[in-house]
Amino acid sequence: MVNKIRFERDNVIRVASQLFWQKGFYATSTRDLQEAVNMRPGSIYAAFGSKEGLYSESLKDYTVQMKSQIEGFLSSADSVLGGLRAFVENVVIETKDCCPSAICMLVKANSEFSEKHSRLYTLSVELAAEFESYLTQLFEQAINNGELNNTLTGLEYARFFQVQFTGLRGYFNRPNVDKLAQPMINQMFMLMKTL
Amino acid sequence: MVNKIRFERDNVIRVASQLFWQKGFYATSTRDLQEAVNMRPGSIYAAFGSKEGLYSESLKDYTVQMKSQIEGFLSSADSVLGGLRAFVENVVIETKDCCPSAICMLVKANSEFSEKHSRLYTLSVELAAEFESYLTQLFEQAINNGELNNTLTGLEYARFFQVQFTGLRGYFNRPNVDKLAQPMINQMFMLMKTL
DNA sequence: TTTTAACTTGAGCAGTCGCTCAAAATCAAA
DNA sequence: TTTGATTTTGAGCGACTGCTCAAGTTAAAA
Repeated sequence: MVNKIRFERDNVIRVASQLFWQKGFYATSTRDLQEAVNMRPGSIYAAFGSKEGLYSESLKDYTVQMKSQIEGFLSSADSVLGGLRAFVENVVIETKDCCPSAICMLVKANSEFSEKHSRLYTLSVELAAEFESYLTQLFEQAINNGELNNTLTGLEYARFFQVQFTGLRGYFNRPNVDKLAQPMINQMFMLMKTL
Repeated sequence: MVNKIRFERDNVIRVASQLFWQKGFYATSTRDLQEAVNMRPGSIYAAFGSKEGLYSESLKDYTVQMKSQIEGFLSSADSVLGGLRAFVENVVIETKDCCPSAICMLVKANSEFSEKHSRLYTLSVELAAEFESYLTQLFEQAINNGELNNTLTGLEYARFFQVQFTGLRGYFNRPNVDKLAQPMINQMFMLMKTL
C-alpha cells in the first residue's frame, strides 16, 4: 500500500515534470497541473505543499531520469564515449520532436530563476553540480580505459562536455537545422579526443 | 520634436529590455514595467499595443545593441578574431555581474516560448538567423584575412562560435566558477583554429 | 458493524494579471 | 485666447493566479 502510494506519487511527479519542462515554471499554472495529473488542488497541496514544492520534486526527478537514461546507453555500448555519444545523439536527434523541450530542464531552470537567492535557483545549481560530478566519474573512467588521454582531468572533460552539449541543444532548439545535428555531434566528439 | 519622441521611445525600450532580459517574459508583470519605465498603463499601451509588443521591440533592440557592441570591439582590435575574443571575454568575464543575465536574451527567449507557433518564438528564431548571418560575414572576413583556414565555411565557423558561446554563457550562469572563464575562452579560440 | 484516521473534493478567497477608456493635461496652430 | 488634436492619467474591469479548508469519501483497524 505504501508502495502503491509511492508509485502514484512518482507518476504524478513525472507528468508534472513534463509540463514544467515544456512550459517553464511561471508559464505553468496550477490549473494546468491539476488537469495534467488529474488531481484537485487540495490533494496536490497536501502532497507537495506548493507549486514550488511540486516543481522541486519534478526537477530532482528529471536529473534522476537523465542519469538512468545515460546508464542505459552506457550498458549497451562498448565504451564510455560510445555510450555518451549514443545519449547525445538520442537527445539531439531522435527525441528532438517527442520531448517537452530541446533544452535541458536544468539549464532552463537555471536561466528562468533570476533571483539568485531563491530556493529554485539554488536547487538548480545544486543539481547541476551533482550532475557534473557524475559526468566527472564517467570521464575519469574513460581516461583510465585509454579512451581519452590524460592531459585533461575528468572534471575538465566533464566541463567541456557540458558546454558542448548545452550549446548544441540550444542551437537545435529552432526549426530547419536537423541535418546539421549529426556532423556537429561528430565534431564535438572529435574535438574531445583532440584536447 | 519627432526626434525627441523617438529618443524617449528608444529609452523606454532599453529599460524594458533590461527587465525582460533579467526576469523573462512571463515573470515580468506590466506593473513591473510601468514602474521601471515610469509610464502609466495607458501610455504604454498607446505606444506599444501590448506587453508582447513591448517585448518584441525590446528583443529587437537587444540584438541591435549586441551587434553594435561587437562592432565596438572589432574597431579597436587588430583582427576579427581578436575583436570577437574581446567581446566574448567582456560578456563572460567583465559584465558577468553588472548584466541582467549571464544568458543571451535571444537564447532565453528561444527557450522560454514553448509554443512554436507563437509570435515571440518566431521572432526569436528570425533574430537568431539574422545574427547568424551577421556572424557568418565576420568569419568570412576572418578567412579572407588568413586568420582562419578555409576548410570550413564562414557559416560553419559561425555555427561553431554560437554553440561555444551559448554553452559557455550557460555554464557560467552559476556561482563559483569565475576562475574557469578565461581558460575556457582560450580553449574555445584555440579549438576554432584547429578545425 | 462501528470507529477512526487518512485522503479527496471543489467552491471560493484574496490578490494579481493584462489591459481599457473617460477624463484631464498638454501643446501647437489659428 | 481659443481651438482641436495628441498624449497622459489612473481607477478599475473581468479573468486568472496560487492556494485554503470545511465537508465528503474511503478503507483499514477495532
